[in-house]
Amino acid sequence: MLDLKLLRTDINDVALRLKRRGFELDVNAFTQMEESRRVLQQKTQELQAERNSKSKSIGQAKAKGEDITPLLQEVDGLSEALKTSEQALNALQDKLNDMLLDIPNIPHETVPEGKSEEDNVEIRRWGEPRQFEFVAKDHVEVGENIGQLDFESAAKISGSRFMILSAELARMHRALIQYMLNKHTDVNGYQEMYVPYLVNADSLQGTGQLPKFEEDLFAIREHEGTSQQYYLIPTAEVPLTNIVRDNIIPPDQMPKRFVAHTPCFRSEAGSYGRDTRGMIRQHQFEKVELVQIVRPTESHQALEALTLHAEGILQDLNLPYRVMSLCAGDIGFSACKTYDLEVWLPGQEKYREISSCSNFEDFQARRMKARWRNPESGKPELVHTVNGSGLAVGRTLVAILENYQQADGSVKVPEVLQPFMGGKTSIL
RNA sequence: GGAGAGGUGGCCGAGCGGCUGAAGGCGCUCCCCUGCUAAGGGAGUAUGGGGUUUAUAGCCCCAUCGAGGGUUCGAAUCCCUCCCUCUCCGCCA
Repeated sequence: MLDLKLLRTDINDVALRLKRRGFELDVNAFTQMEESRRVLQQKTQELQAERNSKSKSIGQAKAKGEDITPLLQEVDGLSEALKTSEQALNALQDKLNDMLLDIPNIPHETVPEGKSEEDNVEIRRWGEPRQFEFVAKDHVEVGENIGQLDFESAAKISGSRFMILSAELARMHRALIQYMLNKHTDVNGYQEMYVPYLVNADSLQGTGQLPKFEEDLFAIREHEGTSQQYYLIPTAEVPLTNIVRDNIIPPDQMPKRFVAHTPCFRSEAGSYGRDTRGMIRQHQFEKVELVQIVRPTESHQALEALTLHAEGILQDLNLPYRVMSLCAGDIGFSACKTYDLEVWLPGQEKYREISSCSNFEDFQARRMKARWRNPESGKPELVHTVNGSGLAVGRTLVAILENYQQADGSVKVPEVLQPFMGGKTSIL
């Protein structure tokens, strides 16, 4: 959510900066609503003040034993007018709030100009794609050839966009999770967290998935006799970031760095034709997520650091990748700036997204009322939130299958994973 | 699943229809006193919003006692719904 004050004072500039990401802010609608809100609020508060003072004098008169009938007559009708005014104000405020919740974050000035994926800018590249002495297969073929990747059974059990891993491949999947968690906790200074996979609507609104992107989520059916609606998390960002919702964090507890491994569930409603083959785009996948809650002055530095933490995993696995700075038209709704990490996939001869690292500045914090006490002012101020995948586990497994495949159909086990796989160096 | 007790400021805790945005205590900040430490005395200490102001400070006003409705001239206090916590019984990985 954007700062209401900023919208009030500088709406044209905000509109201009939002235009960079292709969002048309309805300046007139906003200005008009905001103006009538102001007028209505003043009127309502006047009525409230009148009611309060009249009620007080009724109380005082009553205490002295005086006749209160004339006072009651004075107050007659006031409560009716107040109710009408309050209802109108609430309705308008809700409308204004709905509009505010649908406005995306303002792209940072360092975010490149552009409309789509095509305009993203490569920042750096690491590793040389391997030269194959045979035609590289894609991960589906590699996995199915060793008999440890099964989409057919998964489709029978659940449907499309699910998979079953078995034997060494299932173990390697688990090894990746262990390796990532260990590295981020032991080396990079994150605190490991275990978090809920079902969350409420408030949490999703806090991080920005709701109200706008409900169709991307899996919702649990409502149970009788309760008003509680649960959603399956689309990313651990939701529970991890919402840990600090409605909190005022003491300065000595800043920054907070969280890491968690969770499954993620996405309906993939808008991507029917895309990546239907393989495990690139699944309804259910595992991810190790990094989240930092930082002082406002430190968030951009934190984004750089966090991106390097995610890159470190790719380097440890010796997987070639590049870092892309997403252009204004391609960054996510809540993000102010985003780096995508794209890993080289020999089967597709393409770089594909394996991690997305973003700085949200105070956009999520404002929705969540997540604040810290700034010792300089003594006042609670909004924190900044930063997060990124470190990494998407399924896609990492894809990258390993394709980059580590051998001519005989076997797959080498990356060195750093071998201790987690009983010393095994190759799977067949 | 059954029975009960609760949710109040940074924390503990009183209040159960008007003078309570909230007693008292702890913590914290500042000041005084004391050779240092300890102890003591005094003052202050929620958040959001509207108005005033060039702006801050200040001042005035409004809202907030788990959330949302209702009763009432007036609700932390009464009623309803929901959420959460705790205790006992049952069931269970």
